[in-house]
This record gives sequence, structure tokens and C-alpha cells, in this order.
Amino acid sequence: MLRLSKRVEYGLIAVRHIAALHVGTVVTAKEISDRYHIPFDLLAKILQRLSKSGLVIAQHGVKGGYSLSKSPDQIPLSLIVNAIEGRQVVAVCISEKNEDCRISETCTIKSSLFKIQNNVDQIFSTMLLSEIV
Amino acid sequence: MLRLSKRVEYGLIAVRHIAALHVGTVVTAKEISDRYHIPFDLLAKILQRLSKSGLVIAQHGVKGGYSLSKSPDQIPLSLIVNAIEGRQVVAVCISEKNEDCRISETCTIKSSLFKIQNNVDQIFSTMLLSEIV
DNA sequence: GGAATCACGACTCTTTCGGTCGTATTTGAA
DNA sequence: TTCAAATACGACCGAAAGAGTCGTGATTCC
Repeated sequence: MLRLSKRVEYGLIAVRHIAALHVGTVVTAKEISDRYHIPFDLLAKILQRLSKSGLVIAQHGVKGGYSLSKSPDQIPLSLIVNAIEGRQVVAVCISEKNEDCRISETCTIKSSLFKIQNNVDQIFSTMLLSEIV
Repeated sequence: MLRLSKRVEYGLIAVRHIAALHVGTVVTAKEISDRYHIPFDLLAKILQRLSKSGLVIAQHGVKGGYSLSKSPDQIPLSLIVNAIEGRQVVAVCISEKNEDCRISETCTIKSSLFKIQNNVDQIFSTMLLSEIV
């Protein structure tokens, strides 16, 4: 309960590493995988998501690799987390349009859940990548 | 990821209900189960944990049921959550003595994870049961 | 003594998560 | 122009966690 996924952990490590690169240089998934002992295939998939979201820039082919698309002080952790996992919520009733929570009608804690959600969101939108490099 | 368990959701609903009782009265697991459409067996187990932790008082036998052990403004949500699920952490490296995180030696985000953990903890220790009744 | 209630642990089923694999595509350089 | 190194993508599998059920026992009131 209330765990971050391994994907997010690995993603944070990877993005932090990329953020620490000298400008103009790139790093490959393989290098990061070796350096931090992260399963290559898994890391590759994570970096693909980060690339797809535009947060990191992928360069294909030989001499390819990843670099950061903008300054670390412009990147809240929420951007990284959302790129990897999409919007995450503490309970189904937060996100679902059709209330597919079985007990929705009688639920008495919706407002509390929303408050918790807002506070959790704020944690990640407040912390910047630049703080953790 | 970052989800509250159903146990915690149900527990919050139940404790909130108990907190709203007139003093001197009790409510049974069955009544709460019916009222909020929560699976009885599951709810019973949750209430047992809450009882074991001393947060609610269980009265056995006919005319038995549950009541609150102290004033709702003395009960942060963290107390409820911990009673139900024990201490929960956002990543293994937060709690484990023997670092059984496989990549512990090379992990570069420990301090960030701790910061996230502290902020999450604060959410639940700050919100009081009295606020959600 | 019986009915209503809480207590506890074992068990099953489902979903989520972590991780792997196969294949395609892009790119730089020999 | 060919090949190797790299990213891209989706399908798949096994393990772990989560949700829910069941059986049995203990306590209390009438």
C-alpha cells in the first residue's frame, strides 16, 4: 500500500543520472542499466515512456542515447512519475467518471480521499529534479 | 501505485461511523457492513485490528459492538492506517534494516525517497478523525 | 443453554507488478 | 552498402500483493 513502483524508482535514478550529464553528451540505457544494476529490458521500457512524453530526448543508432529535454529546475518529480505511470490516484473514486466503486453511493470519505490525493500530488509537484541531482 | 488499500478505505468509513455514534452506544460489524455495503468478513477483520490496537473498544456477546476509545480530535488518520496496515513505506529502502534492496549500494535517490516518505507520513499524521466526521 | 457477537487464522481468487523476449526501426561508421 | 549499436513496441509469464471467504473458537447477555 502506498508504494512507489519499481518503474518509478528506476526512472528517478535514470533521469537523475541523465540530468547530471555534461551538456551535449548522451547516455545509453545499457550504461545506466550496468551502472545501477537495473534490469536492462525494464529500464529500456521506462526510458521509452520518458522519451515518448518528451521529457528526455532519445537519439537512435550507434552513438545514440538519452539526454534531458529541459533544465532540471523545470522538472517537478510529478512530470517524471506521470510520464512513467500516468496519473495515479489513491482510490478509484478519485478518477473514475462512471463511479465503478461499488460502494460509491454510501461512501462517506470521498472528501477526505480527495484531500489526501491533493496532498500527495503536491509532494511530487513541489519537488524538483534539480533538488535531487 | 500509491493506492490506499480497500482495508484502509473500509476502515476509515467504519471508524468515522463509530466516531459519529452517541456516547454510550455501540455499533456492530454487521450494521456497518450492511449500511455501507462492505463485505462482512473483511470488515470484521479490519475492526479486529482496530480493536487490537486499542483505537476502538470491542464489546463481546449479545448487545456487543464497537465504540471509540478516545475523542476523534485525538486521532490522526495515521493512527487508523497504522492499526490496519502497519507502517507502510513508499520504498523498501526506507524500512529494511538489512538492505534487501538489490541496488542499494548504487542507489542515488535514497534521500529523495526519505523526503517523499516524510511528506506522506505528514499527510496522515496531520489529518484528524474529527475533521472527517 | 442458546443466540449474538467478536477473534483468529487459513485459504482461494484476482489483479497488479516486475521482469523477459521477440521483433522492428533508426543511425553512424567501417 | 552492409553491419553493429542503439531505441521502440508489444506480447507474454511468473511472482507477489490484495480482496474476499470460510471454519472454528471464545465471550457475553438473556
